[in-house]
Amino acid sequence: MTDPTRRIAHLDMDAFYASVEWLRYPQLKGLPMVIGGARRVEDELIARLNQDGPARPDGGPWSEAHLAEIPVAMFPRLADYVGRGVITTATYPARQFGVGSAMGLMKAARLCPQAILLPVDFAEYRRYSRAFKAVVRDIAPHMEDRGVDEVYIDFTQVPGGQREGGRVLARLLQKSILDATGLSCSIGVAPNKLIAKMASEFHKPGGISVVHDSDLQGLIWPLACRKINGIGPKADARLQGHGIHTIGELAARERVWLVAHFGKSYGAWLHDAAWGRDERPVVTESEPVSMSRETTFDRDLLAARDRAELGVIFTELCTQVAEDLRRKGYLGKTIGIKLRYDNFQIATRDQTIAQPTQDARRIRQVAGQCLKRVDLTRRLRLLGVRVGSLIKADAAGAPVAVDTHADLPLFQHAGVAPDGG
DNA sequence: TCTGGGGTCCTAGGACCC
DNA sequence: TCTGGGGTCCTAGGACCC
Repeated sequence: MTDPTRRIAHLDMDAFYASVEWLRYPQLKGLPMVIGGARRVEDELIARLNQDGPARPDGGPWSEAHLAEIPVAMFPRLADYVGRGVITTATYPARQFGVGSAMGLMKAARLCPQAILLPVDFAEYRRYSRAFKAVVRDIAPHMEDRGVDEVYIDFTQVPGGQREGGRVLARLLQKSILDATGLSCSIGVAPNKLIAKMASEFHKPGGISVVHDSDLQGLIWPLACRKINGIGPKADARLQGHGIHTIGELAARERVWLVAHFGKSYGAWLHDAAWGRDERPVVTESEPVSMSRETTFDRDLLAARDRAELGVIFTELCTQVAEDLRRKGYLGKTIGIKLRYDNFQIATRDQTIAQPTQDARRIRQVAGQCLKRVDLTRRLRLLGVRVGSLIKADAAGAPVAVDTHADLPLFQHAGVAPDGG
């Protein structure tokens, strides 16, 4: 029997990356803009302004303090971009030209060359992410982190969480986040995570949607199956192949039929999801399962021809993963590699070792063994290194200094991590 | 020059043990 | 000689999500 008072919220920041950029560069609001690629632009902009840009009104030099005054004409355009990057996000005026998330920047440049191109500034987005989550936790501590710009919150036991089905608390959260960060969000409140996630999209931006079990038929069933968190492009295509386009059409199928066509586990889940059933709790804490680093090369590489270059990249990836493990305080014993060939086919190999490690040289050694088990005669597009089967360093009895200031540069030490040896 | 990076979870087969 | 389970760990691939 499910708790009839259960109230779960999904909070989704509105156009998060673009909105954070608009806090720095309000002059870009309303313009076609794309965020992607990797270069910082502030320094370049300031240098160019001081060299041959317009003078500042007070006659002083341009600096970080004057970002909001930089003329729009000075910003880099999509047309100037060269490389393999993809669009992380595009503003609505840019989308009208047909550009959108995950599109290659080169292709986007053909569609909308005049769009302003800003690099992805994860450090800045993480700062705002921490800020809005701190506000949420302060008001409603039962919060589940779902990435940089969204969270689930269990309203059930929060004082006031039941008022107007959760709408009152949702309004308080929106106002508090806006006051603290200047950013807006949308919130869906429902009997469970599955419905709350869909509901948060109903009235974007700045919306609050309160959904009850009785709204299933009217509000949920008309939606496309793809709106369900967990039905991706592949499953959707298969459902469409069976003439199932909406959640209502999915709900109309017999459970046994879904199990027969989609497997015992996924088929049963599809049936539950279509009927709005979801008992998953809001999980406030979780341990990481793996850590990885990967990179797409500027051009395809061949092991035989580009050995030295690949070796440098490989070592760098191992060093970065080791550094991530050390900084966050974990050891791992399953070490693996990932390749993407020029045809986008992916190959992975991994190996489990007896003694968990966080040592870059040990990781490189084991990952190097893995590399010998894949086809290296083909053109390579991407190389990745992964460490899984993690345990906490303190649980492993290893002396460890956890540095929570993830964004600061850290000193490299020459010592060997205790990996048994 | 189409197609990034960092994750989680599931499946399925094989090894190995009882 | 042939025939069984169950359980766990390891490995490779794939779907999906942010």
